Amino acid sequence: MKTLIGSARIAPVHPTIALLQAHSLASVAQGELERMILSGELAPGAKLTEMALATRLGISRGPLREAFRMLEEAGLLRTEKNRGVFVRDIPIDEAIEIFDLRAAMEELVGRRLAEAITAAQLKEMRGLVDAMERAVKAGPSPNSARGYHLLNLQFHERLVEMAGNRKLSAIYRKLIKELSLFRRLNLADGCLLPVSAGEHRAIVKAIASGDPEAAGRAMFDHVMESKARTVAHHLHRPPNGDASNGRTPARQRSSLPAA
Amino acid sequence: MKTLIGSARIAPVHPTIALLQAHSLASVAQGELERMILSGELAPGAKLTEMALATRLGISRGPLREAFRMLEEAGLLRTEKNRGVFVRDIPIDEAIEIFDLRAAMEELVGRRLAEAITAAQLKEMRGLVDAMERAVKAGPSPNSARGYHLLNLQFHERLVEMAGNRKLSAIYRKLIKELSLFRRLNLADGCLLPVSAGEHRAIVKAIASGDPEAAGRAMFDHVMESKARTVAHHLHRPPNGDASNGRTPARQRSSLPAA
DNA sequence: AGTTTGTCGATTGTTGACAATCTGCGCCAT
DNA sequence: ATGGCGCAGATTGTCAACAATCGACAAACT
Repeated sequence: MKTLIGSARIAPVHPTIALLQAHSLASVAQGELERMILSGELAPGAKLTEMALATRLGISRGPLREAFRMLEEAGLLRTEKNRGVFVRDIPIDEAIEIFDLRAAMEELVGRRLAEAITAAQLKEMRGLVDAMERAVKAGPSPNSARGYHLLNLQFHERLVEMAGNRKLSAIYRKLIKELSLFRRLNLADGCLLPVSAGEHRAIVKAIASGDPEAAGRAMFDHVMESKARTVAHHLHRPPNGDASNGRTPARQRSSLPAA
Repeated sequence: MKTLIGSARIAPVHPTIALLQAHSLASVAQGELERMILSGELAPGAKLTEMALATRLGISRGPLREAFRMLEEAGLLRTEKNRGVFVRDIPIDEAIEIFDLRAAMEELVGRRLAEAITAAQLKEMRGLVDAMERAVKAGPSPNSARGYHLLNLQFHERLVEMAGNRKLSAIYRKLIKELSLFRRLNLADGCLLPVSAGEHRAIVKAIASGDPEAAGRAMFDHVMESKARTVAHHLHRPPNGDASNGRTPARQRSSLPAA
């Protein structure tokens, strides 16, 4: 075998080795924290105490702080100097902005897919739509609603990935994660699920028709309708029943990176 | 003056105080590193040695590592475990993806502005277009090319900001920063500047006309044309004359966050 | 001669300790 | 009673030292 000096690293043979050589404590802490946040184990507004979390994760504060900085840049955490880091709480107006952005991005996705989608991909998407319709027909139970929600996420994520723009996919996932911190999103009104499902079928149809503009518009409109439903659902219930964690942190600043 | 106990933090009185209470060492290191990277002082591919940089910035390795993690998440740095962090080098295909994304985002901007732009804002944008045309007429000198480049950045950034979507603005800025790490971008072909300038005027005209679709299409097309010009310019010159810094790091991995 | 292995210097990953700051509570003066 | 003051306790910000890993060179072996 030739000498490897200066050449790229080869794929490691043993999986355990691979894990060790790829993950630092900071990166696993990042992953674990992200999981805890997205699963709701750490609710929006909750304060993350360095020492407590570090002990719980079995690491020291250094790597944990590095993980904090990553998640902060990812928009999942918010840091107040000398006060601590908190799970971010997405306000309604920021959620709206994210929906608008998503709409533009998914419009691009629709255009691209109408031009380039394959038969196998179409089949996959039809399968997802069918599964969603089955979940809808299963009747308005909290269980099928959750199932629909997961299928919905997967439907959109797969479409975005199929567009073949990795940057777009990365930012899309980032936005979805942030959006999951918008509390009133998770349990959508059951009675509106059929509408959403119908829009999904229309999207697939438009993509299959090969008309870029129609497909783009179908996805754009769907996201905007989804936004409208979410906003309506938000306005319906009174403002909020405060966060989970004990003390209330200082009012959240606008927190979008400035320049 | 009223007491501040327990109340939200008021805007600090003394500017120096404000800086200290808002910035941690990690955040200033982040800002300074970002400045150095975007100014080209730290070229793409360059290796950043923790100890050397920490000494140079007058801080210790801890905060510097936190800054590294932020810039890594922001897409400006790339970390190889146990090997070091490097200024990222955007490959051509990623640059193309960013252009496509920008196109979709700026299309949204165009639509919004056509509906909501004010007279004052229109005046501001016409001023920028005028300045760019003056720079073009000043003839093809490296100096006016740089001036045009800066005005161009400002033109797009202002438009994006005027759309009033802070999330969109934040991501747009992030994309522009990453794009600036695509080496062959900075000095555009002088002979094509008039074309670009013309497109800018068309954009302002379309926005002023109040037609959302026309304005959106004008901005979309402009970004795509800009992409085409950049790609052409990239293919023109032979592949590359290697990075600035000494030793060549291992081949850059695709480096887009996976799932 | 070419390959492998042992060793060394350099750099990164991690930890624990120290200093600075904030929060909460009790106390005292008005 | 009310409101300012100051003192702990706790928590964060920072640093310096320790441990682990990597890259390269040199010696030994086939």
